[in-house]
Amino acid sequence: MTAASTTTRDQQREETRERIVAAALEAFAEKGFRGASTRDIARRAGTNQGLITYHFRSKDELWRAAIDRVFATLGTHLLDTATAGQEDPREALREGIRQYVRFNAAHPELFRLMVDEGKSSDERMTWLIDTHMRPRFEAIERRLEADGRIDPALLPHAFYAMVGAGSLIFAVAPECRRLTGLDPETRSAIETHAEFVARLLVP
Amino acid sequence: MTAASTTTRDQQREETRERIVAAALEAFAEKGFRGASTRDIARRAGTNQGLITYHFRSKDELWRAAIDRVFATLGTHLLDTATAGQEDPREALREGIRQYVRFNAAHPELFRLMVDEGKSSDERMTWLIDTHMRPRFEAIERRLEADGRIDPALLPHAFYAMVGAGSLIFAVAPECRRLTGLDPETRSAIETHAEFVARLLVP
DNA sequence: GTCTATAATTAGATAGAC
DNA sequence: GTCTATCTAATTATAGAC
Repeated sequence: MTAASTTTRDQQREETRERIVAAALEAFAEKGFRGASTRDIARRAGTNQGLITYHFRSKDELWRAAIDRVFATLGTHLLDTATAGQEDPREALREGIRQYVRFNAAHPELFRLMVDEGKSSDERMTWLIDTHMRPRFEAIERRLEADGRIDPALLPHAFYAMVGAGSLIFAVAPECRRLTGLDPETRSAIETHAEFVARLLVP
Repeated sequence: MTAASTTTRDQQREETRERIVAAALEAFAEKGFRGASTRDIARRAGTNQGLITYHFRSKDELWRAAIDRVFATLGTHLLDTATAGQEDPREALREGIRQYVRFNAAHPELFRLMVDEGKSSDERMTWLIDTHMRPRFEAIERRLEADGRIDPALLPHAFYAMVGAGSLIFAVAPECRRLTGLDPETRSAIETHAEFVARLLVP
């Protein structure tokens, strides 16, 4: 086996894994962990069910790969849009919130998965928190405590208020369209919501 | 068959249906529509699976009965706590929000079911909106438009911000406990959150 | 690395005993 | 009205051909 063919095979491996993970993210967010079937995921990825257990040992491990992926996307999104050198700390905070809202508009999966898992204390939930959520929560905690502008006891309330206010409308976009007539996925609706939530939390 | 025995049978019928609906609400909120099994629901209700299809034709119809139940509970809760004769309209609005938050603390199922259904445009979602959500949304709409204190174009944003901010922390209570150390189900946490969200939306 | 075939469970819905 | 037994279909995970 030549080096070239090895590379090609590795590339194909990664491409296939990537397709499956993307399809899994979509399916898990849409139907929940139990509701999504590996057959449906395979179909969405344009492959077969057997290949999923080849690349990922189990449905559980595939779910973890999907979560890893969405948090990696969140990380790069927030890094790319970080406002360095913003003078007004309140405006810097607002812009951080706006960017978080924009991310939720582009990736409603994150919130859906969070709600799907956060309600029961199983092993997936503890893994999700310990691996991905705690580091982010503590970063926010440190930032706000350094500012000294919020009572630390209120931080959990502010955190879940921000996440809920900034994500729900996109997570239930089909419902929002039918209920209110507003399509939250349009550019103007996203910007309006980002500004609304940013001003809500940092008046 | 005597009138007395008929009454007893009807009572038992209603009791059984009620037990099943309560168990279904619990299971659907915990695991989602697809994730919850009728066998599990029967077990929670202390009965068997066959009885579910006897009282409710299908899993779908059982789900509708569960939704009817939680919205009925919301209705009586908001009626019972309605603040008649509050002079300051802003304070009346705040108190309405506080009561909504308190309801979510006591019944996190409503939000979980909303998120579970709102993401896909299937028949259950349209039924949920048309039957239960639109009347409530329009009532809020009329109330706020009469006040004339909010731009009607912002109403959907304010609505979903309020629902998200006021519900999420209770809907993912196990997660909140592990992530932040705060137990959102304690009386003091509920009151803190109610006040936080009320002041957020009506400063 | 990819696919088909299949084993072992579990699902919702039905039939029939009591 | 309640329960057990069962049918059909779908699920995850595995085995083995290519």
